[in-house]
Amino acid sequence: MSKVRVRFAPSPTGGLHIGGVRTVLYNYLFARHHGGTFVLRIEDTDQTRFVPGAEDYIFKCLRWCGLEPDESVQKPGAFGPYRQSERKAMYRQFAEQLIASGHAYYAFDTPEELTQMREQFKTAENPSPQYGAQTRMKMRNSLTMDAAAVAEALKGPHVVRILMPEGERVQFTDMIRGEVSFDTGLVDDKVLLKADGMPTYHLAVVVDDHQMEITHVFRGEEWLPSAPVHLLLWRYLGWADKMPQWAHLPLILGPDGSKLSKRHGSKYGFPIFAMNWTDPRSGDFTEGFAERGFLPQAMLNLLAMLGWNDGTGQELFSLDELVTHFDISRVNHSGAVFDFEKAKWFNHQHIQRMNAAQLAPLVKPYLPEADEQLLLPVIELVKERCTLLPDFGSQAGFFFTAPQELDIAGIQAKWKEPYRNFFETLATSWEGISTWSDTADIEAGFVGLAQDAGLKKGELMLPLRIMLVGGKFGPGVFDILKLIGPMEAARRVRMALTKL
RNA sequence: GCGGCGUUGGUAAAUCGGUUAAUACGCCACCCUUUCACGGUGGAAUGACGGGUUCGACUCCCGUACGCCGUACCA
Repeated sequence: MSKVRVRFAPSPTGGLHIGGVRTVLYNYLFARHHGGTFVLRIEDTDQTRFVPGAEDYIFKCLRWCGLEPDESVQKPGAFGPYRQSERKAMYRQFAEQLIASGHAYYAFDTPEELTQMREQFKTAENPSPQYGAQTRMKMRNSLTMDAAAVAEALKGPHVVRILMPEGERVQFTDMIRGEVSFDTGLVDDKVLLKADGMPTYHLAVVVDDHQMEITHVFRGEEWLPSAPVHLLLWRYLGWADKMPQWAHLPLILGPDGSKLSKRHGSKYGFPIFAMNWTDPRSGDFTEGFAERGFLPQAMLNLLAMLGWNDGTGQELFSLDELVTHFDISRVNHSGAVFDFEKAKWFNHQHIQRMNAAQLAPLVKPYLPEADEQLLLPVIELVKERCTLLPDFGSQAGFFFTAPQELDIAGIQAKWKEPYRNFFETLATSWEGISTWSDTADIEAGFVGLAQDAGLKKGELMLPLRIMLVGGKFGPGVFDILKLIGPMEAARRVRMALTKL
């Protein structure tokens, strides 16, 4: 039985980026497809990065999407406690164990000394020297100091670093990329335990995954370079046989080809987060897909297709369909550029797949004046021209309130004086009717009056449309008439006439 | 700089050695619609470059170029 774990930190500002949503989605799909357990864990290692409210926000987003985990940091199961701060002592114990076995060491360098080292060894060819094979013997650590000095220094602030072996090749099979290997001597000695006693991601992730008995890990490709550190840790801690399988997902890119970020959202005008988020510290606001008018199933569908396909050419999937079709081996290797136009197309398609009753509650916020009786038929009539939920406001608002402004110029462009008489007669005829039963009858009556006046139906359609809806848009005129009824239609025609 | 990962039309992409290299979004044209959309039909547009291997390469191998990610006591 597989146990899939997704683990991530809120973004530095606290929002939930769609790249994060996709990572959760692929975890979810894999777990559900194989009947496994889906575990969600949110990082709380770095206080400076942990934004108030961010955790609740993430769960709110996942609830909206329908990607609820079986286990999470908020619902500790038999494997708790889950908060890292409550487990500090345990992480230290594993760090000490690594030191005892010669796979890690204490380091006492101050931040100043570290920057000084980087300055000192920096060359034109090597702008950022690592704390590793080349430099560690020149630094202040338990490798270079004698036992007494180390014992003394241990009373002060210190960190634990992994000792990367030289001349060794670490290799593993990534579920997406196949064989991947690294020369360990070229990887730096990552800090495992920080001066405040908290573990870094590198230590925490393997200790936690081991204790939670995780079998599969899906994460972004940006983690690939630190995979050798994790591999070695699993080995050094003696858990090599329990190590999970890894899958490094391709990145989601912005239109310029770099990793999709908030910056792209504001630059190109599309949402980047799942739902609206305001950074409580800076007050920075970032728009979400939800509030922009996306259906959660459409967002999930489009994210799923950004890096994966089932090979058949099918693009439209429900979440359940994704679960049954998902195949990790068909995930692409290269990053995918997010295309907002295509994203909107997905949403349009998913709106068309819903019926009026399903759409009604989602659409109501955009139609505050909506009449309950009329709402469903109106939604049915206009949905095909709506791509985002707010479009229902602009496409259907006129059914419930007369247009505030009329495109008078549009009427006057081809206006002829006899029209006035015709429209007055038309309004009068409608005022004598209580209700319309059939669009064909409405049309027949309209054509009849036009003939009486010696006018052609065609030349009268556009003016009538504008009188009813305010502009050159909307469904068929007679469909509109049937829904708003003769009294209201007559009222709008007369109102328009006064403005001409 | 070093390391890793990538590279099929503008974008997402199929192809698992043999095809006129699918399809979708976007774009253009026409049709439908006396509105705007939807829809329909058609069109322009693609294998980074150079070597191999092979009867045959977009598919396999090597190199080059380019791009991205990483190179923090952030994740």
